[in-house]
Amino acid sequence: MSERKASGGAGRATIRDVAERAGVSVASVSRVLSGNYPVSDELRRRVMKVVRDLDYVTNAHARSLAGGGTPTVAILINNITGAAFAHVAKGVEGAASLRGWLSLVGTTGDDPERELALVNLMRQQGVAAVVLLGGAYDFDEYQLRMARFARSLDAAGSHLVLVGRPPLEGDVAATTVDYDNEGGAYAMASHLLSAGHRRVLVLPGHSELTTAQGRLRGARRAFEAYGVPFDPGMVLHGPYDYGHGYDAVEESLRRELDFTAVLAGTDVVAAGAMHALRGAGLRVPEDISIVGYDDIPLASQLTPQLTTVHVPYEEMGRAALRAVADRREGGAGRRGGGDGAHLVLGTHVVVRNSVQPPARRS
Amino acid sequence: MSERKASGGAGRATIRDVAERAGVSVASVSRVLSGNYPVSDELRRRVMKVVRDLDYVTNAHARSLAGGGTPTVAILINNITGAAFAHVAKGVEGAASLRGWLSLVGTTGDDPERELALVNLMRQQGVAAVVLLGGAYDFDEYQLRMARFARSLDAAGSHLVLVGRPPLEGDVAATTVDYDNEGGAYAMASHLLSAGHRRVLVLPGHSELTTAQGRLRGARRAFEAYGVPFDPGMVLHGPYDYGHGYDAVEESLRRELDFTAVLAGTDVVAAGAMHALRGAGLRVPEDISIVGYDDIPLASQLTPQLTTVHVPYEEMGRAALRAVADRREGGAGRRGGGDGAHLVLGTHVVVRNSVQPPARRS
DNA sequence: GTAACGATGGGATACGGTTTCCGCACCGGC
DNA sequence: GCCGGTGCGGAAACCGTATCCCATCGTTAC
Repeated sequence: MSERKASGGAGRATIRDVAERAGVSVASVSRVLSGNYPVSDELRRRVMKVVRDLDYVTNAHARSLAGGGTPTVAILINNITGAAFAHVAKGVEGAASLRGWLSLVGTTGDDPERELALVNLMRQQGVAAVVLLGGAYDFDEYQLRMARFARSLDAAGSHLVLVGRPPLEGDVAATTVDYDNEGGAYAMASHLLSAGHRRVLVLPGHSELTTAQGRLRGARRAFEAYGVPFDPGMVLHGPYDYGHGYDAVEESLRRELDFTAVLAGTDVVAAGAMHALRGAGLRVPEDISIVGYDDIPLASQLTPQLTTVHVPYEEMGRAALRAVADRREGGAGRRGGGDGAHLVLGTHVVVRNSVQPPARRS
Repeated sequence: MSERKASGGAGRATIRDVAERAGVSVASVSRVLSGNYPVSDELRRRVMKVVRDLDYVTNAHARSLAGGGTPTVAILINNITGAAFAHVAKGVEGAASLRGWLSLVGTTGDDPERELALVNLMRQQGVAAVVLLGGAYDFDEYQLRMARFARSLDAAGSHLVLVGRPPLEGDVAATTVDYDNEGGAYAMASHLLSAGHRRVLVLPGHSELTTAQGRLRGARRAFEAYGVPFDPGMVLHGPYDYGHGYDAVEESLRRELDFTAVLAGTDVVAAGAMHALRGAGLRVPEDISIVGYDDIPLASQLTPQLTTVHVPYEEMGRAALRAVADRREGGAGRRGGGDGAHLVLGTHVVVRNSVQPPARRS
């Protein structure tokens, strides 16, 4: 029995305890466990028995300190609630655990300061990559800060992956996994226009959010393509939530805005909008058509089922992790910025039951 | 310049690099950074400047190896998608980061083997606690395995927390945070019964899932209390998803089962059921009433808004972390099993628009 | 004026593994 | 029978940080 520590008591068994009890050296135990060195069957058997008896597990901190260790990927998100996030996270986590990697999550709560602190924390943890989810803010200072993060992470042998937002400007060592946001909005708006709608209430989201900007741009382009004048007065900005959809429609109704369709920036916004329309005695889609964006499960669970834009969120998560893993395997010497890969996945309209040609107005 | 490593190049700066460059000892740098030892202003200034210049961050692995380090809590869940989970996770993560703790997540995908492997992995990571989310399976072997996990974790100075499932049998060192599952079901069924419904289709969930068992038990008790015979033929088991709700109702309709209300095991199941009813030309709640369970955002976004049972998921997450944190601060000497705390949070019915007295049958 | 003391900084060691470098023993070949 | 090769196990040097113990210096008290 060791005199350093009562091996049967509390606390964690060390590799030394195992070695002592098995009557072998520490090095041998390590070799048996990692299996990257030839050991005799006899030794292996003896060591493994003690490992089981003591219920020994290696200390991950010590292991990573010594060079080994399982890679970890950090997922940063403003709000862990929210179906779109969940699917990206599922993709990342799934792909990570498939390779034996770990996933850390942190929430930023829309607070840039907190985001900064978290990235730093993750850097301390020595994560293989930091995956930043969701639309970015279009402030100069924000962009600069993010670029500094990217460099900093890169210098530490880690990597920044931006998911669902446009790439950073300049020569920054960050990978971007994005979807065709504007194209989806274009297609969605075109669908509405080709059904005959001309007066459309547009709820793109917060005006500083890059996602919202892209969706608005796509919609406007579609109007131009159809030769329909785009009325800025029909655009209401606000957060991506149920309440905003509800409030925006209610206010538009109160102000007697003339519209036959609602182009919502998000399925959840669409749900809120739908509720407000119903509350005002309007039928969907008979009186007003409505479309969403994201194609989260909610979209097909509403009544009527929502026509929306499908975004391959889970696949984006997988792609993000794949990018990091490839980079880590392939490029041992290509450090130093400048190789910001940029992936763009496609989107497409999912036609369901929330759109009809506009009714003749009374 | 150091001869061990080019300090300006790639790789991570160590505390030694900082010490060297600042012309002080390693110990001093450590003290300046941790701030738990008196240092002169002059020293602090010199060190901090170099820290900024080198963009130095401490190595978390080394730090935790040496005794310090930020605690980490592991969250294990079968499926990261799913609103109920998201809220618990939000609670855990929020409370964790409030204290400066980190959150690891892993998904088990309903695979007991994977769950085992994950718990072991987390044990290696030296997490402060493992939080297991969701209903447990009512197999003996499963219970035994979980008890072994609990012991194992406890021996390593960690702790197992079970959220949303009944406590383990016997004298196991695991904390349980649960909600009044059966009571909620009782109240929900009572609501239906007091509205006059007598023939109720019950979709409790998978029969081996403890959650489903509790909900079924609560419903049955309510029927007894109202003196209404409970017909086992009206109970359809299945997974907690949209498809099951849809299929169950469709089949019941096809088999011409006589019912005026649906008691769904989950809001999502209710959504599926509602869709199937609509597809058959039935109105909700005029023809058929329907209630859910969980009170996820979806419940209030459906049309009609769903009457359901509110479960304080986020608060449960917070409570779980609080339990761990308290235990870690308070009880340095109370290790060794036997103190399985058990918290039960209340539930209540949220009345919305999906229930009406039964229509007179044709 | 000197001894005791408080405030700081430095050196050394521990934390728990991995890995390199060595040595020992055993084997076959000449 | 001696020598070189091979296979396997041990000792020790790290990995990067926190902290204990001691040295030093300037003060304060007697």
